[in-house]
Amino acid sequence: MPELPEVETIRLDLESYLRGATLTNLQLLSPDIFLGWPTDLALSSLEGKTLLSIDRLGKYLIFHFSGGLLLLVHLRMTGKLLYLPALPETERTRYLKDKHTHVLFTFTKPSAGEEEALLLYHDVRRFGRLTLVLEEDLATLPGGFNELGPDALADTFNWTVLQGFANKHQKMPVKSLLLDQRAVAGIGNIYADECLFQAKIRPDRPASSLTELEWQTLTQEVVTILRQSIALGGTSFRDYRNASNEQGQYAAKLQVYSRAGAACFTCGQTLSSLMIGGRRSIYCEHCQK
DNA sequence: ACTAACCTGTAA
DNA sequence: TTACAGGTTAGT
Repeated sequence: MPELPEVETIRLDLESYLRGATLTNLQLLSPDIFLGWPTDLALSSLEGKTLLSIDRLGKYLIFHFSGGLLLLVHLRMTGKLLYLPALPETERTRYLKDKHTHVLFTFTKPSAGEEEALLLYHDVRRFGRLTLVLEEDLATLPGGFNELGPDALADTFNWTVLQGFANKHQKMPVKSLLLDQRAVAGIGNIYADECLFQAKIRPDRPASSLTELEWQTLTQEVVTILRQSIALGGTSFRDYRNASNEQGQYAAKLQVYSRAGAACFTCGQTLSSLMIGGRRSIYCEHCQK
């Protein structure tokens, strides 16, 4: 579900609510969504630790706790992190007993007179993962985290990053390249289509066919669009909600995503649809070359 | 580089 | 009943 702008929105929410708070109690209701690294590192190791900061790399949230403990959270398709004090009473009650609520975190906030605050992890499809890792063991963590390319909004990301990856994967469609988290981290299916539309590039073009100017334009659109979406709290196309369970407003700005068969806002031609690397891709035959 | 698999819910 | 969904990954 969430891509970079949605994950960043949640990060900003949770930092403002929970930075400096102490995690006093933890309930893992669905053990299969958790991985400890080393494997005997239990989630309960976090009890009594203080949340120092929350970082983000691509679509991963990185919670830094005292004692050198890192909690990595990936929401995949339908994961939500909900800060209960920000929810209406009826929603709070519903989520507390919902069968898709998998983890309950109790924090105490010294800033608010030791007030208790509940954070919960909710995930209908259960694809999301929580990983607890010791800082010193992060480099040996299995899975994709250590293979991520630069974050799309980091200053280490520029057009030569994409061009360099394209040189190693010349036949890869440019749409697949944008979705490949080893090339650049944070872009998903919505923003890949939106960026290609604004850059006027067809999604099925082989990576090797793009000119330097096209890589530059595409990179510029990635940064512009992701920033605009963050400013609007992300895209709530279906399931996405921020930590207060509120929708983002970027869906109203979407030009092509989910609009197959509808008229292009720029030229009026019917938008086309292709399956690329197993992902639905919408584009305009007239505007994108 | 494509496909199936992981899950559940919703819409056609 | 079937297809499909903001993601990733293991196996062709």
